[in-house]
Amino acid sequence: MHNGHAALLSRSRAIPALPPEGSDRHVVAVDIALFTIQDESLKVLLVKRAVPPFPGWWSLPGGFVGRAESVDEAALRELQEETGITTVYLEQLYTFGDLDRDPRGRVISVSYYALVDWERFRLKAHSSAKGGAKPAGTRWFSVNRLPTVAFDHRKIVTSALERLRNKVNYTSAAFQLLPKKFTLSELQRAYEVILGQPLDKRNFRKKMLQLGILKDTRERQVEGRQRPARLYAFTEARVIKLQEKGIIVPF
Amino acid sequence: MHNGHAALLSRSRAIPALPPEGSDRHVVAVDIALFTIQDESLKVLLVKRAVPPFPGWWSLPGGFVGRAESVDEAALRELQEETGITTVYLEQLYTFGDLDRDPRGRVISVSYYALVDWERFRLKAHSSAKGGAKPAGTRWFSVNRLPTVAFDHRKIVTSALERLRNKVNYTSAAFQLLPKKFTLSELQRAYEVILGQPLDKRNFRKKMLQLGILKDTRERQVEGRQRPARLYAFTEARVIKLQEKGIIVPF
DNA sequence: TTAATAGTGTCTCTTAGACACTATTAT
DNA sequence: ATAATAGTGTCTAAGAGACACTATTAA
Repeated sequence: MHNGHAALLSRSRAIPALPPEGSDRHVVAVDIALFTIQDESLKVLLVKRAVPPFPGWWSLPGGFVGRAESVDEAALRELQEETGITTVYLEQLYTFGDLDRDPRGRVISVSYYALVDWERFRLKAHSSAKGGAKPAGTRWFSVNRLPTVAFDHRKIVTSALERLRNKVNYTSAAFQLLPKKFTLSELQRAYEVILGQPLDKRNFRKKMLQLGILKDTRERQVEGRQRPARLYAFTEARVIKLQEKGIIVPF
Repeated sequence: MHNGHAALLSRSRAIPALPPEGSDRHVVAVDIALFTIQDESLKVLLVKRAVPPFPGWWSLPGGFVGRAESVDEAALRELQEETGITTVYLEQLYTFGDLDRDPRGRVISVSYYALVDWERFRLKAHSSAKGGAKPAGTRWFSVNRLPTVAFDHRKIVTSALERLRNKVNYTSAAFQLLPKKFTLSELQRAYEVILGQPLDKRNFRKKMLQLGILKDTRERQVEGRQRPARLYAFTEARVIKLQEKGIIVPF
């Protein structure tokens, strides 16, 4: 649509060029905080840097935005290259634009956070990760016990966590961290590790079932020598808004 | 702090250069949706484009990010150049990174929204706007009656509005649209034009006063031939969080 | 005195949150 | 039978929202 206008206008008047190479052009990077739930705790994926700056330090997966890709595409590409994962919930977080973020020079970073369920990750991860650019190592870290990380990536993780904690309160984002079928106990544990708080079992189940977004699959999950749990599925394909209560919400 | 590390590391190992000029570097712009309340309606400031692309069309104030300024600084600078305003509430919104946003070529746009009160704007505006780059015209448009705008600026305004509507529900952002001293009726009208809904007077006043964030200035505002209204002031210097109720908020 | 806005309380209903026991299965 | 987790209901208190009249001033 904009291209249509452009074509139209360019016939009558020349379109001025953008700032030329070498003047006000910038290196733009993407950095992604990928979360999952594993061993009853919320984890974020870090990669070990092989080259300076910060060689040997842990950092978020990410890289430079190329010339022929959108910023979102760059984020997906980097995630795919460094983890092999292709289908994730991905959401833009914030753009960090200070001058001294990177010791190499001025780099503007568009940060994202992403959610995967642990099972899906284990299946796909590394099966298609790029050989040549393979990082020295990738590891999940509990968000409560992060190592020292490179650049301002600590700030990005903090900001992603804050967003995630807000988001699970009024959207169905938490479901992105679970497999397609899950028990209510698993769902509750997901909320608990995200929020960092224990929740009341009866109140939790009451609220979740009231929302009408869960489908009883009629299947059971046998996990040990105890009563098997019902498996539920989320009814929506996408992350949806569950409510929007505020101080003043006359909608 | 990162500079400290950089200095340390550069002594032992060379820091690789960023992508060179002319390869994967990008033009980065800022676009700002500046809101105010005027004549009982929520307005956004648009500027008339003097040069292609989209000559004669309305667009959001904005421009390219320079080499020696942070992205936030660029947003403030553009706002100052095009409106003369220096002190506003400014918050980053979203980064639009698609390839075909601009007919001139690939431009990544970091969008912001800003809030000013009409009185402050009338005093400062244009008193210090840059002469040379002065746009053909700037005008306030009611958000309900926007003209056709250039680029994807419609999307930016929509996104800014959505953010503003959410934000006033759980923070004190709406106060940024009012002068230092205001009546409760003015505050209510601000919420009404932002939300696009009438609100109940008694419930509104009850809730606002309960929050404990308003100081009675003991002054009155005489406005016509009716009972003068109390003038209140907001007790906080900054925008604060008023509440954070969600589905599950055990904090 | 009148026009015009400021200012004020109560009641109902919904919802949040505290709280403890029974059910079902594998071993 | 026992260990281990699944699953279930009630009560209370707080808050949201509906609703209408009196107060005060300038003109």
